[in-house]
Parts: sequence; structure tokens; C-alpha cells
Amino acid sequence: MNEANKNILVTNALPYANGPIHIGHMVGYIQADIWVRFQKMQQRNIVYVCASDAHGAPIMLSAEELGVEPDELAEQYTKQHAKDFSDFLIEFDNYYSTHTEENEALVLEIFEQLKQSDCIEKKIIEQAYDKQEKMFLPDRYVRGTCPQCKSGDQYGDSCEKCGATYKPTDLIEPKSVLSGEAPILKESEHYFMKLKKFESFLENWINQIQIHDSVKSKLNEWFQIGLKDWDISRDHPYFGFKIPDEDEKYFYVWLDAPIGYLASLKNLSNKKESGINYEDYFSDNDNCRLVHFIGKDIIYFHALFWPAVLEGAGLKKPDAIFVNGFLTVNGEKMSKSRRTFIKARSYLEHNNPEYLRYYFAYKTNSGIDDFDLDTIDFKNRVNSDIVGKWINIASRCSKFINQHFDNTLGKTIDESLLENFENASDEISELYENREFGQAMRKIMLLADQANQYLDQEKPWVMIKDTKMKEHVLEVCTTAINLFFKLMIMLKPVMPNIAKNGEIFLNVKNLEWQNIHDRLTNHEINDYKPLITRITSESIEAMLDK
RNA sequence: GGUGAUGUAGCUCAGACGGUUAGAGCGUCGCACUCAUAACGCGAAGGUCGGUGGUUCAAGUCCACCCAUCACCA
Repeated sequence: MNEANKNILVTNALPYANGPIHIGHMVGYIQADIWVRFQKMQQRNIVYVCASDAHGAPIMLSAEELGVEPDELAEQYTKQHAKDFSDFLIEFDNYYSTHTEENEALVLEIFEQLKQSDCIEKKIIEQAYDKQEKMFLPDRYVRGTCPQCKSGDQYGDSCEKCGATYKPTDLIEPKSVLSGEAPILKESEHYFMKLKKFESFLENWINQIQIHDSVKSKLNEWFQIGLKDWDISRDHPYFGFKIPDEDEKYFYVWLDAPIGYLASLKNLSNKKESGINYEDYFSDNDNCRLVHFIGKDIIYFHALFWPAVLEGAGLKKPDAIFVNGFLTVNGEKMSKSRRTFIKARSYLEHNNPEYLRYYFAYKTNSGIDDFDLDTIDFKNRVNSDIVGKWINIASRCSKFINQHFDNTLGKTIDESLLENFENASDEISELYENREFGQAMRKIMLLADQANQYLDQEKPWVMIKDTKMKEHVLEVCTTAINLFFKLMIMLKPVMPNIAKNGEIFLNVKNLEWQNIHDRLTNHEINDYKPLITRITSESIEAMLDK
């Protein structure tokens, strides 16, 4: 089957419903959204889903502290996150939650399949236990002094200072974060996924899918060490789905989280009006592609555990895993004390989301490197590229068309420059496809430069004073408006709202990628209104102040 | 500590296969223009391509080591 005709299911990593989204999170969502919007403009069949990751000990404990039920807390954050995404113009076809009937049904089904294919075993393990709180403690909930380098206040699994790894009870003077008491070791029976069985399958599989080389070499680290079986159960108290035939045991949140992708698709297909059929987008045949966008911190879950689970359950495996790096702000890790921690909401209160979408696009390549939001660079880049180069084309010639030509574009057009733009569109299209958004933006802005140079050479503001030249002014402005129009299509995946307002200005509708070859001639347009305003130092300061 | 990555003009980044005077945008400075959201155009300054050593007729581009930064370690 032709790649272009396949149905594509795209997912974004599930945000954890235990706190607000910050702009570092937004990197992956904006990248995926741009890619999906580009695919939709190519009229591909594509479904883009996400959901809230609603289970696990941290949510349970936060809820307890706030005196609410964990599902209520998760629900609150789910709504807040969905609003943040939508205000950043992330256009999911469905945003759901892992704490749902659809997900539980899928989890139970997949677990049953895993048991039947002999992928599950029970083992007794020893784990840190807080006697006072009566609960087993995740490693991160035990802190103490590193037994190797003696650094104080380290987590229970590894030392941030020297990198040593150990058991929580190996710490010197270990303390439960919850009660402050020293934890004891207690035995418990856990369910394990036999990950070792999948070692050769996985090594083979990662060479068949679309995944960046540096991610592969990352995965090779784990293959070289050898995969360990994966603990997929947790003891009471825990917030998650109960394991069948067990009273006090739950599925580990990372088992049900990726299954949440499928639950979100299932939920969408259950809505009749969506017109989406589950099997069309998730079944083990050649007609569909499964594409995950994730952050580099969760590579092992998506490229080791998840495909192993799918393989064990006899289901379709991912075809592509696109990994993004992290965001730093002004060269630093985001931090509240350094005024570099920016919540999605604080950003939105003071700045236009499309500024950030453009800046992130400008910084995006197919690799997994981190990138920096330098606030000065951000302001210069956006103001110069979007306002000074692109929007400026419309702004500087629309008045002529309005005042002298009754808002109607001419019949003739300067072909050479237009063809140049159209020819560039294939290359730009390929850059979008390969998620080389940064290169795409640079190429597009070089075209915008050409348009501005063209206007500068033709000087319509001089010619308009000579009535004999009036027709030529019309041709120049018509050409420039067409150049603007083509740039608008190329930038639509990144800045959909500006494009939408641009469509109103140009009196056209729902532009697709192929419309790049259209010519607007003898065509009435509307009065020009500024499509975006510049970023100011004040608006940047304001978002950092939170 | 292990592993992976990064280090090119003030800033952000391009630079298959090693090959003439290392590129772009932004910023800075100068000139010009006045249609445009003090936008746009032209021009200039600015780099011993992290360091050292090696391979080669030739290295930013390959190799080794070192330094710095970042990330991950279930």
C-alpha cells in the first residue's frame, strides 16, 4: 500500500494529571500538532489523540493531601490541561483519560492475552515499606545519605551526585518522605512482564521502524546490559486499575498509560459523529501507521516495554517514534528561583501562542537535542520573521489595492517569482514531513525576503504617482499578495490562526497544501487588518514574573 | 560512575562524499528609502570552526586523547 494513503494514528505523550503544564511540555505537543496539521493539509487520513495520565502513587498522595478523591484531582487537571492545549492551538481529535472504562477494558484484555502467551510471572520481592503510613514506598519516596559518596538527601534508587544505584534501604539513615520514619523491608508478591523474552524481537524491531539513530544508540545501552523483567503491579494503597483475582493489587501506571492511547482512539470511534472506525487506525495490517511523539525521558517505556506488551498481546506495534529533547529557558533548566519557570497558562496570559509555535518550529530538527528559549532571541526572531518579513508583505501593499483598485486584484501577475515559490514548496513539504521544521522556516523566510526585495525594486509607492504606471502597480501588488498567499499556506501548520485571519483577508477558504499552485487574479479581497502585533519586552517580563 | 549527545561569528543555527578567500538570519554600525506594525532595501565590521596530537597532497569535516555543557541510568 502506498505510504501516502495509509491511515495514521498519531499520539502525544500523556501529561501526568498531577500539576500544571509548563512550556517545556509544550515542545512535544507543538511539534506533533504542526506535523499533524501539515499531514491534514495534504489530505491524509490521520487521527491525533492524547489523554490524561491519571493513575499512580503521586496523584493518590496529592489528592490525600488536598482532601479530595484522586479521580477528582485527575479530572480537574485533565480539564485544565485540555484547555491549555486548546489555547495553544493543539488540535487533538480526542483528548481523553486513562481512568476510563474504555481503558480498563483494554488493559484487562491485553493483560489476559499476556497471561495466555506466557508473558507474565509472579515473583516475591522485597520493597521499602512505611509502617506508619501502611504503604509500600516507591524509590523516590525514600531519601537519605548516599552509601557510596555520602551526599545527603538523595533519592532511594540512585545518587544524583555520584550516580551510584542501590536499594532504598541501602541509604544511610533512610527516611520515608511521607512519615519521616525509617522504612523497613517487606516482602510482597508482584506480577512481572517477562521482558527478557522480547530481547531479540525488540532489537530487530527498532531497526524496522522510523526512529532517530541517537535513540537507537540509546536503546543499545539497555540491550547491552540486558533487559530485566518488568514489575507491572503495585500494592494497596494505590490509584489504578485492580488486577483481576487479587484484592489488594493494582496495575502499575506505566502499564495502563500507553494503552490510554488506544482507549482515546476507542472513545473517539464510539462517537458516531466522528466517523472514525477503531480498526481502521489500529490493526495489524499494512493500512495503518502508528506514530508516537514522546519526550526523551520516556524512551524506554515506548521503545522497550510498550512494543513488548503489544507483541505479547498479538497487537500492532508502533511504526515511528519521534523523540523530542527538553527546553531550557535563557540557558538554564527551568527553575522558579531563576525566573525561568513558565507555566503554559502564564505564557498564554501575556503572549500569543503562535509566537511560541513559530519559535519552537524554528528550533526544531529531527534530532533529540535540547533547545533553548532565549527570551531576547525569541522576541527578535518572531518580530523580525513573522511581522517584519512575512506579514509585512501584505501590510505594505494592501493599501494600494484598497485605495486605487477597489480591493480587486489584477489580471496579470509576475510569473517568475511565483514559480520560484511554487518550486520551493516541494522541498519545504519534504522538510515538514521529516520534521525538519527549523530548516523549513529558514527556507520560507528566505522566500519572504525575496518578496520584500521585489517590492523594493518595483517601488509601487513611486509609480502610483504616475497615472501611466497604474496598471503596473496593480500587477506588482497582485504579485506580492500572491507571494504572501503562498507563504501563508506554507506557514499554516505552524500558525493556523494567523492563516485563518489571512484567509478572511484574502477572501479564500480552508486552504490545503495543493492550493499553493493557485493564483489569485481578478479576485476581490477584504480590507487589511493587522494580523498580529509585535512582542514587547513588557509581555516577556510579565510571563516570567509568575 | 556508566552511557549517549553537543561544543562553528555577540545570539540562534546551516555546513552529504575531507578540497579554492567558512555561510545564513538576528543583533551592532554606516548608507538609503518612506508603501509598511521605527517595518523594508543596500553595505560593513565580526570566526586561528572547544583544546592538543595524529592520518592525509589537503580536516570544521576522519582518528585518539583532553576540556566544557547537557541528558538518561528502568
